[in-house]
Formats: sequence, structure tokens, C-alpha cells
Amino acid sequence: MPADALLALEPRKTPVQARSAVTVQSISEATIQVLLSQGAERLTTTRVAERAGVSVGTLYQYYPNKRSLLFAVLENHLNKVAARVEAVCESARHKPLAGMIQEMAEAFVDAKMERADISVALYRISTGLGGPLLVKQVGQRLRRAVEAMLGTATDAKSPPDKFAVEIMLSAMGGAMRSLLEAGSNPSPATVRKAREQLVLLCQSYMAAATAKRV
Amino acid sequence: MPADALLALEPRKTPVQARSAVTVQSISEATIQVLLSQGAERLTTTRVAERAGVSVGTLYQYYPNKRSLLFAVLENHLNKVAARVEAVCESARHKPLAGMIQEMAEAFVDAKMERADISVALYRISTGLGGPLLVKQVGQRLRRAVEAMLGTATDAKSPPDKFAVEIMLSAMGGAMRSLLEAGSNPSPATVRKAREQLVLLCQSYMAAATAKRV
Amino acid sequence: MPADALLALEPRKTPVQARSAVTVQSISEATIQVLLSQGAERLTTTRVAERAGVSVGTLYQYYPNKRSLLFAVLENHLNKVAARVEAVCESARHKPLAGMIQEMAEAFVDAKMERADISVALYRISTGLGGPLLVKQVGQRLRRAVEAMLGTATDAKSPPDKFAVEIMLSAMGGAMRSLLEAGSNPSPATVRKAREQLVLLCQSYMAAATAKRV
Amino acid sequence: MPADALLALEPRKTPVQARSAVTVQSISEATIQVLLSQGAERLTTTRVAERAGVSVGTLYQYYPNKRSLLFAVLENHLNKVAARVEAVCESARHKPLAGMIQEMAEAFVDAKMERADISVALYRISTGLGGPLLVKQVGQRLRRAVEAMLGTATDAKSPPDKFAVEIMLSAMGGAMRSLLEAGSNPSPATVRKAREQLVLLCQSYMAAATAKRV
DNA sequence: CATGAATGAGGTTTCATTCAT
DNA sequence: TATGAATGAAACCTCATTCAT
Repeated sequence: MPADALLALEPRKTPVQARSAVTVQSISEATIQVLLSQGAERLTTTRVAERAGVSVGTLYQYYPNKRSLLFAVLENHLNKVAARVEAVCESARHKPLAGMIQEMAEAFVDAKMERADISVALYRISTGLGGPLLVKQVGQRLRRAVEAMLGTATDAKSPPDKFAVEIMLSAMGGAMRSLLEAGSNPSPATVRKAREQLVLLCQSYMAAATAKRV
Repeated sequence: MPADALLALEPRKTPVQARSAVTVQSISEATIQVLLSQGAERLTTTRVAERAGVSVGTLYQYYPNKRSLLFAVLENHLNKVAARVEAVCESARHKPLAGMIQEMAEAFVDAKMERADISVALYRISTGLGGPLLVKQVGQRLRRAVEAMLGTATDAKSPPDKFAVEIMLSAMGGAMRSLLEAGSNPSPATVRKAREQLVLLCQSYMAAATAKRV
Repeated sequence: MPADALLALEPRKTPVQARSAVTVQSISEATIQVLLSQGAERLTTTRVAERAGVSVGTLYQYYPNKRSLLFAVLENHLNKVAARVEAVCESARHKPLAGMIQEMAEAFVDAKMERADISVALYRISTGLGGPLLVKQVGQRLRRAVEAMLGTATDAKSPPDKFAVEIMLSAMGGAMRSLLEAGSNPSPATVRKAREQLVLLCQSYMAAATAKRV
Repeated sequence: MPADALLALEPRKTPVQARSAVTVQSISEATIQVLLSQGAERLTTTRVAERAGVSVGTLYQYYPNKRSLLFAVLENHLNKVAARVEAVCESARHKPLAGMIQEMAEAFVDAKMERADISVALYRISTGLGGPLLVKQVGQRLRRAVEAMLGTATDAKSPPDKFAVEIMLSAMGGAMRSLLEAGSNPSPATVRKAREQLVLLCQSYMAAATAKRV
């Protein structure tokens, strides 16, 4: 993996004037709008700029290329989801294992579902160099938050297993992706059931994985 | 999603002559080669034809457009994986639940890992119109095979739950995807551990999901 | 100087069908037409293709980028001039020094003047990586031809000096460039005088440089 | 060539304040820096301003457009070279022809070599509207200086020939250009030899051209 | 005066697809 | 049937220049 792979994805400059902050924000939002309304294939920098009400040139003053724009939007979304789960992990410490897991899993499902459309749209662009890497990084961050939480479980038999936590998180992610990509707009009933089942999946797996460690 | 979305993706003609079959096969293989060596972005019909040793015109005699080509390759891969898991599900009937699940999960992991490179390459193109739909279809097929197997479990407390099986399969798929996309070539040790953990994940979840039904 | 600097300037493919040879030729000619009619700044690949009566895509099938196109045209012109001077050098062997020089210098002036417009146009593009290198190469080639000729002079006092020959050639080139760039279309009288003076310049310098060697 | 071709190239305002002079100077230097480090193709007004430590807007307060900036830099360089040669022509009066020529030619070579990098950089921009014209003007100025000098030669057989002087100067210029563009940084030995040979070239040519006039 | 965000025409290049040979 | 030259719409991106702050 080239060391400078992510270099070209860095935003180009930090706005110093007030008005440009607005511009950057509007470009970011326009990207999602276009992604949702036209699809990933029809997302062009020109269209994004148009939607944002600025010229292409302006877009390129803040993002060195198209990929960096998509990358920034993806990063932003993943960070939001991660932050939310981390917050829950923080507040769910010092409880029994099952309760912790439940809160964490539900937070994950809710975060993804809240902006289901964005989630689906971003699956389309999470491919390609940089995407998986970013997903991995955020995954690690989430794992650490979960591990820290699990370490405070009032009924833990043994410290949590790093690999197992990763498996659990990616399994949840995969199930959610499958659900979201299957058809647009799952019914509330489906969502409720999914949440319930994912909680069960995580709880039973964590219980089994922890027990095994004895 | 329009009803005829998949119509345009069907291969143009069924090869009746031996020569045609060879050509189609070489194009299909070339697609994967190019995908692996150049990436999805640099996969062009011209390059595929070149690699296959035919002209672009010939390629278009067998596939109406680029998407149908990618679709066919993806379909082929998914079918192979599915067929393998189905076969295991068939032969693992009339055993205790845990054993069944173990065989099924291991078959899944092994099928994906056997051509890890292809799996990774195809993740790149599995997004976009047609991809998720195909994944969903093959998922249903797999689910039925698993359900049929589970129904013969010698120690089943209750009939299996449709939604739960789907969750289990997509969770496994997500975990594998995460593993494969994380870094190229996971070590044998990692693979072994992943297999073991995924077996545990599926077993514990199925046990919990089945018990709950009582 | 990067070793692969000239790699990207190589024409992309050799035409195998008869019609494409025509295409390549017409693109090459169109380049000069545009250069003459619009100037170097307004020379765009689109305009060249238009003038050639083909599409841009066709242009790019034969030249990997704009620079390679300009490079090829420049190369072609320089080769023509060089070939002409070489031919004269060949046929002027075994004569007295002054006569040799006269024939050579006159051939040079005539070759440049014959297509004065092209010469001027090409000065505009002979700049940039690749241009000076090419000029240098052709210069070396010319120098060798001149050296070989001088070696057969019936009244040579000593073998010719490599560096001096280079100086002479580049001096002639510089004088011609100055003349051509000064104003468009020098009068026949001016050309006659320039030819005469350049002959004198070369003769006197060669005489002096040869004598010095004793 | 339109009569007002050079009108737009005049610097916009004459710096009257000390601060302005510093700014103009830094912009001028930055232009050469960028030209040397990035090449003519990558020379943009923004980059120049950046390097100069000012904003683009400021740059445009002193130069109406990009061309005028380049023009000014080129003009400045040519004027320096010309002034130096003129000075030598002034001080070398009333000597024998050969001595005069030697001093003049050596001054020319030294002036060019002193900032060889700048010379090379400026070749890149000396093409295009305004460039050749400027070169021609400075050439005339030099020619007059040389003519004036030659008229005082203690051993002159006849008054110097206008056209011949022009030929001599442009020949020297061409030889120097060839030398500088051939490879970066000619060795001191090469420079010494070049100086020597150019002196010889000019001496022998002037001697021949003068003699012929008798 | 200086700043630098914004502009947008226009440049280069790619690539899915067609069709005469 | 196979070929591959030709197409041309459309993508990405640059940069000289302006003008509100």
C-alpha cells in the first residue's frame, strides 16, 4: 500500500474567510444530494458544483480531485456513526455484559438507519483505494471503544478478545449493509426485528467467545 | 427498481459452437485478470478484449455492453460459492445443529478464501445497478438451502427462523468482506481463526435464535 | 534527465490497415496547418482533429498526448532538414574546403527557407522537455555528416575539430532563427545576402579553426 | 504585427513608494524562481504570487496580465546583458579589430553564463508574441554599440557592414543557446573553450567581412 | 492598497460502442 | 464471424482574471 495513497485525498486548503466555510459545507451537502438523486455513476464534479451553487473552480479550490471529495464525505459519515457508538459505549460502562451489548448494537443500527439513504449512497463510493482503508481505521476505533466498555462488565469472566470484537462489528456491518441494499426503505417492523436480532447475534457470540477464554 | 433492470444484462447469445465457448471463457477470465491487475477503474472493454486475445468487436458479440460482462462474471463467482455451500448443506443433513452449522460456515469461508483475489476484485464491481439484486437472489438461494438443512437437525427444538438465517448469512458475508478488504492475503493463521470464530458466531446465534422460538 | 522522458512521446500504435496511414498523415498535416493559421497558443488537440477531418478520439489512438503529436511533427521537420544537408555533405566530398562549406551552408539555408513558415511555427513548440533534446540529437547527426565531409577535403591541413563544428552549426542555426523570427517573409534579396554571409561566416571560421590546430 | 502589440505589455504603474518597489522586485524574482523550479508550463500567476509572498491581486496591481509579467522579466534580463556588452564596447574603442572583438565576445559569453539558469529559463518564454520583437530590438541596440566600436578600430580597412554585424551577433546568440540548452551546467572547461571559439568565430568572420568590402 | 475566494471557458484525455472491411 | 479504426459525448481539472471585503 503506497504511503502517499491518502495524501492526494487531503482537502486542499482550510478556509480562512467566513464565506468559504459556507462554501465548503454546501459542496459537501451537494455531494450527498447528487449521490442520492442521480446515483454514483452520474455524480460528476460539475454537477456537484452546480447543485452547490458554485463553480467547478471553487470546488477544486477545496478538494484536489474528485476522489478527495467523495473521501471527505465518506469520512464524515463514518465519523458520525463512530462517534455515536463511542458515546454509547462510554455511557454503558459498568453494567452486565448483555445490557452493554444491547445498547451498543442498538446504537449502531439506529445510527445507520437514521440516514439510511446516505448509508446506501455511500456504499457505492466506499469502493476503491482509500475506501476500505478508511473503513478499517474507523473499525479499529470502534473496536477499541467496545473493548474498553467490555472491560468494565460487572459479570465478565475474562478480558475480551480483540479478534472476536472485530468479527462482531464487521458481522453487524455486513448484516446492515445487506438489509439496506436489499430494498430501499425497510419497514419499521423490519427495522425493529433487525435490531432485535442483531442484539441477539452480538450477545450470544460475545457470551460464547468470552466463555471460551476461561 | 424497474422490472426489466436485469434484461439488458443477459449475455447476448448462448455459445453453441465449441469455438464460441472458448472465446467466452477467455473473455471471462480476462475480465478477472484485468480487474486484479489494473483495478476496477482501469477496466475497459478494450483492455479486456486485448487480454483475452480477441478484438473489442468480438467481445460485443457475446455481451451487449460492459455491464453485462461484469454482471456475468459476478454471477458466475457467486454461483460457484453458492453451489459449494448448497452441496455441503445437502450432505450435512440429519446431524446435530452445531455440526451442521460448523460444516456450512467452514464451507463458506473456504469457498471465499479459495479465490480470495477474485472475491476482493468482485467487491469492486458488486456495487451498482444489478449487483445488490444479484447478491440478494443468491442470498435467498443460500438461505433456502440452509433452512432445509436445519429442518433435519436431530436436536432442533423448533423450525428455523427465516429472518434469522438471513441475518446469519449476511453477517458471515460482512465479516469475510471486512477480512478480505482489510489487507491483501490474510495469513493461514488468520484464516484458521476466522473460520473458527465464524463457526462460533453462527452456532451461538442459531442456538439462541432457535431457543427463543419455544 | 529522466530516462523515460521520451517514452511518453512515442507514437502510440503503428497502423496496420491502409486507411489509418492516411489518417495519421492528415493529422500530422493538420497540426502544421493549425500551427500556421492559429499559432501555438491556440493549437488544441480538438482543433487539430477538426482540421484533419477526424475526431479527437482518433487523434489519441495514434498519439498518447498532445506533446507527442507536436514532438512528432518537429521531429519530422528536423529530419527533413538534416537529411537534405546530409545528402549535400555526401555529394560534396573530395573538394577544397571552401567549396564544401559553401555547399553545406547553402543547403542549410535553403532547407530552412523553403518552408520558412513551418520553421517559424516550429520554433514555438521546440521549447519544453524533449524539444532541446531532439534538436541536440539532430545536431549531432549533422555534425557527424559535416565531419565526414571535412575529412575528405583536398586541402585540409588537419582533421576537423568536433567542438568547432558544433559551434559552426549552432551559429548558423541561431542566425537563421533570428532572421526568420525577426519579420515574416524576408525578401529574396535578404535571403541571398544571408546565404552569402553565412557561407562567409562558416568558411572563415572553419579556415581559422583548422589552421589553429597545426 | 499590430502597432499596439506591445502596449498591453507595459507594467501597469511605476512604483513610487519604496514598498511598491520591493513588491515588484520580489514578484520579478519569484517569476524566475518558479520558472526554474517548475518550468514554463507550470508557471501560473498564482504560483508566482505565492512564491513572492503576496496575493494574486497584488500581482495584478503591477502587471495587467501574465504576459506583461513575463515580458518584463525577459526585458530586464536582456537589458542587463545588453548593458554589459555596451559598456565593454564603449571601453574597447580605439584598439585593433581583433582585440575589440575578443573583448566584446567574451563579455557576451560571460554575461550569459553568469546566470546560465536564468538564461535557460527565459528561452522557454522568449517565444510568443512580443518575445522575438524584444529580442530584435535589443539586438539592434547591441548592433549599434558594436558598430560604433568597430568604427574606431585602429586597423579597420573599411566601415563595418550592418547586416554582417547582425549575423555575427545572432550567430553568437545561437551558439550560446545551443550550449545552454544542450545540458544543464556546462563545465568550466567547456565554457572556456566556448568563449575561445566564439572569439575566433567573430574575429575571423569580421576580418573576412571587412576585407571583402574593400 | 492588499487579499484571496470565486469564476467559468476551455483544455486534455478517456472509453463504451459501432460498423465498414 | 472477426477485426479494429473511428466516433464523440462527456469527464476531470486548470488557471488567468475579477471584485467584494
